[in-house]
Amino acid sequence: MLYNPFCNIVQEDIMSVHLQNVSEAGPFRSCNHDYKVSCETCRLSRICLPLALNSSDLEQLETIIQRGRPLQKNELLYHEGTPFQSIYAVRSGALKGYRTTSDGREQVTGFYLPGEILGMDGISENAHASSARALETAAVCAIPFDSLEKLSAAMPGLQRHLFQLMSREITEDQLLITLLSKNTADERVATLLLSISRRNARRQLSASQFRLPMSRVDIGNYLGLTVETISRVFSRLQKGGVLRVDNKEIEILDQEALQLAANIAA
Amino acid sequence: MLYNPFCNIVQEDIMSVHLQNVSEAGPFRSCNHDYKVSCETCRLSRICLPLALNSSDLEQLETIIQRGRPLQKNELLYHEGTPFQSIYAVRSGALKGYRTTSDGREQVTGFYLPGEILGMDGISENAHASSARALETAAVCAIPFDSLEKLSAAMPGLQRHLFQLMSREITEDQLLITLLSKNTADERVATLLLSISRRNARRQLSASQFRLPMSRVDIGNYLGLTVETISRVFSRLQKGGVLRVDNKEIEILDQEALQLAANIAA
DNA sequence: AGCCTCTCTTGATCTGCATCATGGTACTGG
DNA sequence: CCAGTACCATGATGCAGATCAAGAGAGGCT
Repeated sequence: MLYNPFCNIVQEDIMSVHLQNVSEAGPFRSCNHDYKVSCETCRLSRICLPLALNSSDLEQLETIIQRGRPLQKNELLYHEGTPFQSIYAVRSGALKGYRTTSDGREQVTGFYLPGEILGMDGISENAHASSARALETAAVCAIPFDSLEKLSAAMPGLQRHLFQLMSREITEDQLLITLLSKNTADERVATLLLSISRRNARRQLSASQFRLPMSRVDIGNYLGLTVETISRVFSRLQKGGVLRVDNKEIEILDQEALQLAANIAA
Repeated sequence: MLYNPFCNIVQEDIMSVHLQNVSEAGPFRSCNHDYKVSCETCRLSRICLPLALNSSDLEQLETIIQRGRPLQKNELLYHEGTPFQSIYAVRSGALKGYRTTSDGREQVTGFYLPGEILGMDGISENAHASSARALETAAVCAIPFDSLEKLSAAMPGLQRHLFQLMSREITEDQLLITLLSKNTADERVATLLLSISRRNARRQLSASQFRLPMSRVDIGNYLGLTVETISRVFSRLQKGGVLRVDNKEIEILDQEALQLAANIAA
């Protein structure tokens, strides 16, 4: 049964829509149910969209943000072709972004952790160019883009911040391009681990001990490698005393060696 | 001798600045010399920044755009770390964007043809994250970003267009990521040729016959392959009757076969 | 013209990662 | 609690493209 995660009451009218149309059956129809979180009390506000806003501006932003029930593991947030309406901020959990190639394979283009923004690829064509799927139970805030646009025309700080967010996405994609084009399997994996470590640290979590939210398949897909190679690299790094790997649980034992293994590519 | 390409008069004060600081010695200091081009008469206006503007808005945009003498082949427009001031529109010629890895190698991240915009990666950190270099003699319009920001707060169409431009850059980078991660050498080369062909067609040039502005080295670098491989792929496609290759001069003999070779990946 | 340098082509060999194959381990649903 | 199904690890083998090597054009400078 389909229902709207932004309201945990089953909505009758959804039952009749075409199942494949995520935009109509999907998670982000506006509804009045409130999940009792606000940007002001959210401990991610320092690194998330509100970052650059004073409290009166924040109040305005608050009025347009939609919050809903968490997405379940493997649940789709949007997919390629979904009419573009909102960008999304991760409140908890993790998601992957990916696009499907013409021959049906999947290319993971990014992982999104709490405090990070996704969905901006949909702006240019008014439809999402990629898909986003929850890697684990994940709470997400939807920010309707037309409202955000109007708001940002009036709030220079917000406008600037949005430009910066998109610009950052571009530079990060370029780093990934470089990684894929120039680095060995070991360097790619090490770079990803360091990236996740850094992003954890940014939200006051341990930089040296964490649980990977994604599978080896997703890691391999993201890094342009096969699962087997990912497994081997993990084993190698573990044997070398750089990591302790227990399934998805990672401990970085030798930060410096890992940095070296990454070849400081990023 | 250093001089400002946006004014073909040598500027005294430039002589004293530090040579490595592109932002001060660089090509885009404002000056009053006019190269007698306007967006209104520019035949690229249909595909360039003015795309979404009415004529009164265009007039306003016109007032902030800086035009200068063409860049020579191999001349640098900006490089990594250059304080971010403007984004740029290509008026003629071609440029490559690239970033330098920690070990000094170069990763080409894109080619920019007439009517295309570059430099948006600088917004997030207020400094360019990549470099841009002319592949041949190239004329470029500089659009100071702070002026553009102010203008776009007042002109919703312009703001939207900027968001769209950046979003397009993101989706294009994601396509390149997919290409690098999933496709064979033949597919990558074929995809690039089709991309250039399409972009030529957009500006009313032949889609089947054109001159590549970039070297084999740059192509290989961009596609994550070696020069030798690029050469071999060109030879192979020529032997197969798909292309006629004469150095940088390309003729697409069998569009359909090329599309097939690209595996419709993009 | 003639020299030099840079770019491109083609061949021979090598190698990092893919692919194939197999077994182990950990969730998940009945 | 057990069966079924992901997910993960590790070994054996193959191959696309890198690397090494050598020459051929093409363009720029005196």
